[in-house]
Amino acid sequence: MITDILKRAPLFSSLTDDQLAKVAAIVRTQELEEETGLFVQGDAADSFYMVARGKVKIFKTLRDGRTATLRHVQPGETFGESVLFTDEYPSSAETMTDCVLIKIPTVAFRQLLLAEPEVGIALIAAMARLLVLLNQRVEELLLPVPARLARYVLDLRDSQCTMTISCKSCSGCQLPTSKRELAARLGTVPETLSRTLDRFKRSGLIALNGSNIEVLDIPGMERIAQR
Amino acid sequence: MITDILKRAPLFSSLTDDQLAKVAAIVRTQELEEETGLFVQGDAADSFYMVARGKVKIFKTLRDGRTATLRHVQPGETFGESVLFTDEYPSSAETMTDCVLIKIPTVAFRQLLLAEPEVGIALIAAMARLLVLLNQRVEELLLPVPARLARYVLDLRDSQCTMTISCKSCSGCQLPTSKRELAARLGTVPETLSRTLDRFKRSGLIALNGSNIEVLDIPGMERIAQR
DNA sequence: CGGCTCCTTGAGGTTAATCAATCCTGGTGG
DNA sequence: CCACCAGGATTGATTAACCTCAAGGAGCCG
Repeated sequence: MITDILKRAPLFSSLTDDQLAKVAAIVRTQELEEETGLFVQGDAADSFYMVARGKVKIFKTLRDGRTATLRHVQPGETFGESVLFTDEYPSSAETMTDCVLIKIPTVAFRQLLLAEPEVGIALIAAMARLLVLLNQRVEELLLPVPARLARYVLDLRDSQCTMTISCKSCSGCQLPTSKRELAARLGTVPETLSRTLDRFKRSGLIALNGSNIEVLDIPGMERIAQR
Repeated sequence: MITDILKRAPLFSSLTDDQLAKVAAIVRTQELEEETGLFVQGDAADSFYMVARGKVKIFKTLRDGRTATLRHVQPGETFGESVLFTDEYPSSAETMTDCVLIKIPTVAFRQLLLAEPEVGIALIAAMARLLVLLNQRVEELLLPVPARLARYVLDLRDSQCTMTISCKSCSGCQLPTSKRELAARLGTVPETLSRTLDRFKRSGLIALNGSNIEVLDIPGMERIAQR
């Protein structure tokens, strides 16, 4: 049932069944495989999205071809809301894994906003969260790479630990797909990421095998996370 | 008249007189002098603001005392909307000049949102603009300092030229208050800013005296603005 | 004419990007 | 089963950007 999927998103979780049904009536689900482009910066925009399953990367392509990752969108989150009152996407999006997405057309959603103020309020709340998150991102980029990595790992740990109840062996967190992606997300290059992870490992801050990372010294990591 | 002031904000400019009156009924104006703290990160939040006159700085204080400027808020813009559904400010705010601010209590505004869906829609549009702007900010921080400065100056030129009709001598743009502030806004230090401005000047890209800057070679600046 | 603050200039050090090579690892075909 | 290959990940050496620290100006108000 689509409404069940919608309900998992903070954006929609506060809505009544009736309101959810109205949302469900205008959306369309989409299954996409890994590395599929959704839109590129400048494309005409007629929809925004929610991630039901998988992970999506939001990024900008700089003139010189390099790419700046703005955000990794997790299941339950939405992206592209900023085109609700614009006509083109300000950045590009691509799936990082196989995905199930909910596509929400802007025209129909705008009408819904007029009819159902609560939907608008939920959207405002969701956008407010995103603003806070982006503010953090700006702040982070002013920190040196080790601090950015430490923050990322600690956040990862938080989000994955609250999910699983087993917080006693709160050990394993999965790093994103490839380390190249992680480096991009942190605003650095794979070489530097590799060296920094190595330094952490040799300082006994973390244990690492493959893409599974375990934080051994939380206070130590927190210290590094603040410059 | 307060409604006249409100109307100057993109957030409110699309509203009917009736709706504006309802907004006006819940706000309060505030006059503040230069360098007045409005709130600090973590403060309990009960209002957001619009700048009627002056300039406000939004920033985060890092643990080590340094400060990361997130945004300079111009007249007509709002800030702090993200606390509408939160209870504490995620960053700090301080006036950069003498200011007239409109203070909008969150509780009353939330009620207004329910009664007047159009107000919510206007807010969503305003937040969407802000999201795009913050995305740009993240992108910018991945660029070297000269590119960030070039972008800043070009943007400044745009915004100030569209204001004044006199675009034939589109020369002078005023840099913000102090160069220290500008350096913070660009995510660098005054020394580097000084040197970079000097380099631009010696390359014939700009002319500079005091805080008045003139762009001499627009294509040249645009080239630098992309890496 | 001091004393202030702000800006600029210079020298040195640190961080992290770049370039180039090597090392894994998993998949493939012999 | 094993040699081989391709891609990503690591490591090393070099370079460039930018921060830091320290020392001059330049204006500004007493």
